[in-house]
Amino acid sequence: MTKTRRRGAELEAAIYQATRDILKSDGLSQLTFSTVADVAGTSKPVLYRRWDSPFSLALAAIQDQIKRENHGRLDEVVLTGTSLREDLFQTLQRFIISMDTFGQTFVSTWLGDLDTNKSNQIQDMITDAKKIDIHAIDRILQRATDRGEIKTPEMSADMKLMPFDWLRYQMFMNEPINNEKLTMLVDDFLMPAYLRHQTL
Amino acid sequence: MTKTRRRGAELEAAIYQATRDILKSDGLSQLTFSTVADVAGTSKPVLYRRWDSPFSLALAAIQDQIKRENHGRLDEVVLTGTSLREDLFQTLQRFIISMDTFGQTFVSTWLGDLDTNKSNQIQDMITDAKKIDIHAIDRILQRATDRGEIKTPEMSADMKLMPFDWLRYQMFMNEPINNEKLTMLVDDFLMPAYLRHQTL
DNA sequence: TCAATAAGAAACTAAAAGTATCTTAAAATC
DNA sequence: GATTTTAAGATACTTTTAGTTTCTTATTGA
Repeated sequence: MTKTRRRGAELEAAIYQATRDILKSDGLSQLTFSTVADVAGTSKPVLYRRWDSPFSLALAAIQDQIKRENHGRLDEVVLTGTSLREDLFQTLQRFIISMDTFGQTFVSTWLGDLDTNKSNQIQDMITDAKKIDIHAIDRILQRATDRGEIKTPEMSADMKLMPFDWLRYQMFMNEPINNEKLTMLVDDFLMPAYLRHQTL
Repeated sequence: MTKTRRRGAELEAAIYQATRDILKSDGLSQLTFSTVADVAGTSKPVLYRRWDSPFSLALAAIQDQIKRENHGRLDEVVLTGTSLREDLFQTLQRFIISMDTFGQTFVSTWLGDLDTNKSNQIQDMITDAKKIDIHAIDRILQRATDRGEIKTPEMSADMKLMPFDWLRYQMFMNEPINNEKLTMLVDDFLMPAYLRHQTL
């Protein structure tokens, strides 16, 4: 170890990066304070002083990356489509890009201990993500309403969330999402469902 | 420990049950040979002799339960519907029941280390499950074709798999699947998509 | 410059994972 | 039934890992 010590934000960034590297290469089950300390070039007590478990550290590292690389919120994208279909395409393509940023590792970290419901923090993260997703679709539906494509933007949350749920599942399972697949999602499922919903 | 020793299948069943109990109550991260041995009333060397890791044991215990409680394969259910819609309902309701059998714990075990792709066994399990799902929809589509509801049972695998993907995602996220939700899936997404596909 | 803070090293403890040895119950064979 | 084989189980032991403590000292702020 060099005589130069890092402190504060610089140290924290190195720790978070080391954490994410280990998550990506070895998975959550191999994430220990010992390995993080080695990779980050710090010492175990430093980690124990700041986080109460490797899992807490993993979540914090993920949230750090969300903040850093989020390309802005999904529901704040400037929509440029001239139709419901185009808006859907734009938004979902953007969603796919933001998912790629994190990769599958982080989501399995996310789900890793969801079964035991021991983490309110995870629940909060999921709830927040759903709100953003719903809001992104709300904007699209409002534009489609304004254009006269549909009668009203009113729709159940489940219907709004379906594309994101399905796309996240593809990512969980390491299923590549190409343009053909996205086209199927939009043209075969979303457009008929969203347009049909308005005729009832 | 009593003087009576279990051997073979009886011992294995006790070990698998102990494993599943621990997975359910404590999650995969707390599954150790030590705790399994305690709960199953056996000794650690017995476990080390048969499985090379707690993870391998977890998978085997899950597969054991699949065999025991599968209520038969999804694609072998006797379909009694008189329409595409009814067949879809019957099959998906049955799918939901079979998912309930395992609960969310087992799925997070399933996904736990998927990111590292270190387990061909998991990949095989997923591939098998997809084949069964596709075949279940194939039967439904064939019946609908025979009834004249649609022109042909030809359809992409992604379209056939969509309901199962979405339902599995709901389960991953501990989202309850009530009848209203299933109705939305069938009536708003599946029926329009499957029927529309035939008009092209 | 001095004081406060926290990073880092290293030793230590506790717990858990894994291994080795031996006994003996249960099953198979003669 | 007696004997042999197999594998379950007990127990001790070794290794590894997780977590804690103590101390030094680099860095920052006053």
